[in-house]
Amino acid sequence: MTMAAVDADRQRSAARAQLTSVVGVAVVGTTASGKSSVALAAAHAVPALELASVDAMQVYRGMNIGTAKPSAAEQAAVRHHLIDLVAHTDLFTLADYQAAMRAAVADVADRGRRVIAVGGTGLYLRSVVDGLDLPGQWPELRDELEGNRDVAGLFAQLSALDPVAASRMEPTNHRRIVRALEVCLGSGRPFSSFGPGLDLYPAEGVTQLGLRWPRERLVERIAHRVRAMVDAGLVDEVAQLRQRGPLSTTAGQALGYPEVGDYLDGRCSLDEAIDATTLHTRQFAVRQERWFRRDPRIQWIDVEHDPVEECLPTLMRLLNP
RNA sequence: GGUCGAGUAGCUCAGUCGGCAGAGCAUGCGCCUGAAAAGCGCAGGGUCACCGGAUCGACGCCGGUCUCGACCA
Repeated sequence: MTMAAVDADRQRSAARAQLTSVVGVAVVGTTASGKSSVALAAAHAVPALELASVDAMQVYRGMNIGTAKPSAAEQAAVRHHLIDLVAHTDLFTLADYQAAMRAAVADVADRGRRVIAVGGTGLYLRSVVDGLDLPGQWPELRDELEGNRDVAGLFAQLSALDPVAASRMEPTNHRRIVRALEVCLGSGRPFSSFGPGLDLYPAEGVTQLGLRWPRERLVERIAHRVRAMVDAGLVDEVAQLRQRGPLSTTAGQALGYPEVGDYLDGRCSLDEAIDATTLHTRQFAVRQERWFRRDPRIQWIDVEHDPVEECLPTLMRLLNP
C-alpha cells in the first residue's frame, strides 16, 4: 500500500467514526411508511437530537406538498437538515447530496449534537453510510455517448474496457452503460475500480431501522396520501412552480409533478393525474422495498397500525444503548 | 321484436390457410456508484362467453344459447 493510500484509508476510518457517533440511527422505509413521524417523535423526546433528510426530492425549494416535506411548524420545532438546498430549476445529484450530508454531519458534530437520518432514497443513504467513492463527471463525453443508440455496441465497448463493470449491469441498460463508459474514458480508470459494487454491505456502520408494512396496507396508505396531497393544494403548487421556471431534469422526476403538469396542460383529467400518480408512487414504493430488503444490516419492524407507537420504543433504545 | 358487430391473461387488444395461445400495460421477483421519486432485466398468469355438431385435429367452420354495443322497428 502506498503512503497516499494509507492516508486515504486513515481519513476514511476517521470519517466513519465521526459519522457513526453523530448519526445515531438511520430510519428507512418506503414512501408513506410513517418513518418521518417516528423520527420526529424521537427528536422531540431526546435532547440535542436533530433530523437529516435522506430524500432526493425534498432538497428542492418550493416542492413541499408533493414531496411530503416536513411542515414549517415541524421544522421550527426540530432542526432539519438537507431540505430546501436548491431551486426547482437546478440539477441536484448523488454527489451533491453526499457532500451536503457530510457538511451537515460535521456541523452537527461541531455543535455537540446528534442526528437521525430519515428517508427513502436508498442510494443517497449508502453514499454516506458506506462512504462510496464517487467517480467524477465528464459531461461532454456523456453527451456524446448518450447520442449513440447502439446499446449493444456500447456494451461491447464497456466489456472490453472494464469487464467487471460490464458484468455488474444488464447489457440493455443504456443509462448505466453510458455512465460506466463516461467514467472509464474520462478518468482513464475502470469504472469498477471506484468500488466493489453495491452488493457488499460492510458490517460496521450506522445502525439502520426499517419500517415495513403489508403490501395491501401500503397500497391503501399511498392512495390516501396522494388524495390528501391534492386536497392540500398540490395542483396550485405545481402551477406556481412552473410559473417561476421549468423543473430541472432531476426535480421534474418527482412523483406527482409531471402527472399534475399533464393535467394543467389539458392532456388528462384530474382523476387521471391522481390515478397515474398513485400508480407510479406504488411502483416506486415497491422498488424501495426491493432496494432496502437486500441490506442485511437493517433491523426491520413490521408495522400494523401506528408507526410511532410501534417503532418509537425500539428507536429510543437504539439511540441510547 | 329484427339486423349487424363484439365477447381471448387483472385491463386494452392482436391472432394469417383449421395444426403447441400472443403483445402492451398491470402484478410478482431481481439488477443498477454522479438522473435513484431515475434506469434495466426475468417470471407467473388462459374453461379463447356457454352448449352441441362436422373434422385425425377448432380460438377459428356449422347450429343454438347468453351478455354487451350500435342501428332499425
